[in-house]
Amino acid sequence: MGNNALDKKNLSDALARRLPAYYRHVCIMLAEGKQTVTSGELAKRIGNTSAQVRQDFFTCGGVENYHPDTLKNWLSGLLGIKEEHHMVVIGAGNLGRAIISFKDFNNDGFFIDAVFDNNLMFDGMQICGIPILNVSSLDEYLAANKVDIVVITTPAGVAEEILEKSIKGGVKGVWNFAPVDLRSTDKIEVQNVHLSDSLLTLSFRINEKEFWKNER
Amino acid sequence: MGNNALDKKNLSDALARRLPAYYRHVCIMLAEGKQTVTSGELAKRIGNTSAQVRQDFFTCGGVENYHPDTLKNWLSGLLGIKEEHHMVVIGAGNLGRAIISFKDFNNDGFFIDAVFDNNLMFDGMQICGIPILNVSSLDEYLAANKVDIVVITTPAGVAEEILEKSIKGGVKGVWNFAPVDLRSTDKIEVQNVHLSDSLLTLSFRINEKEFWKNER
DNA sequence: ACCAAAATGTGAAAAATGTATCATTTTTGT
DNA sequence: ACAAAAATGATACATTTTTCACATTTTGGT
Repeated sequence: MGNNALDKKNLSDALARRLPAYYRHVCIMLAEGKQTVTSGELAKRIGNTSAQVRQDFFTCGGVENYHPDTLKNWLSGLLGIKEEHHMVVIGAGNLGRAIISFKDFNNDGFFIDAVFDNNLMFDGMQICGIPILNVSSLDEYLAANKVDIVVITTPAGVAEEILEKSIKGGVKGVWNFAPVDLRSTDKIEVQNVHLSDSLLTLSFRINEKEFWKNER
Repeated sequence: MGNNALDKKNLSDALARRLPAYYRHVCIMLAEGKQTVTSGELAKRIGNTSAQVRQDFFTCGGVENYHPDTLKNWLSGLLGIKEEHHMVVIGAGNLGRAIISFKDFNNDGFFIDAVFDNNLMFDGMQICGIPILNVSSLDEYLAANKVDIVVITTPAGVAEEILEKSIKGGVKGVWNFAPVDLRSTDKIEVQNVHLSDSLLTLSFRINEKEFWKNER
């Protein structure tokens, strides 16, 4: 056991969202010096049940033991973060800059190598030591450099075009912050992050709660 | 029909995430001058089936008709964005600044009134015309002003404390960007946005795909 | 080393979610 | 104005996801 992870195809989105949380909490517990991690403790921190943690691990092929190092290592393998990932950011606006200066994921082997913008004023400048290039050179750059993930922080209108260029450039994944629903294909994986949608979901839950408060 | 929305309690998370997307696309179609919206067209744009769109609308109580204005208005009611929402941002770092300058949600009636930080250097300064206050005055501010939503962009360590203050201050919702899993209670709604997790989910999907490519 | 207590792996039941169906209503074309 | 085509609302069905149950294994104390 613990070997044939990913044996089942197309693991559910819900599970794919829980895995990073497991990883995050295992890292925290490791940093806290915990000698062992139980499904119950993990569940409590994440806010679900121990049964679900075990079922998730089982679905993913099972893990040798529950020592934090083993778990972290196993989850790293699942999440594909045993090797470095190289990224470029498209769009040097506020969001792009925030992501560049957001160093949380460097620890997990994600590195941003370049930023692209269509504003000529930026040419030759840097953000946090990362060069800003003109977006007209993106194709060329992708052909010459290994880029695993493209981060889109452009306005909605050009997102699709960047996706096309990414596919042509052999990029494996797109982390999309533009407010359009880009779709994963067999050529490329897409993760859409819609901040406005997320705020509206919060608003919906607040509204739903108020509705019931006033109702009974 | 179209009246008793939210009749069923605890609508599913999946649905709660789709509603903002429906709203977004209806707004786009309205802007495009479309005279009518069909469940099929909406489905195509969002990437699901027309049956699901109809089912979702049915679950939410049904809508009078499919004219874009009617739909937009109906969805606005569900999402609770018929009145203005006032927000404060905690943390004046890169992420905080990005959110403040991110004006997308102003159109939907969300306004940021103040920013709080614990760095005394910021005192008296402004970001995009919004005053930066010291976080020590947060309690006082929440007592004196109507704040619907608190946006947390602090490090993980203080997030829980901000949540407590928010509850005491009568805030209805927390939009949390700190890498901790804050939980909704009957006092307050929480929407966690974990950027690192989202990137790891993307990495997982890429890895899963590569695994299958190499396997057969 | 033994027993008791706790935790895990796994298959099956239960619950939740999504899809298909179809009668009824609305729209479109002539 | 009428018939044909298309879309909707609501129910029934199928699938997916979560929870439960329990035999087996591991841990911890005496």
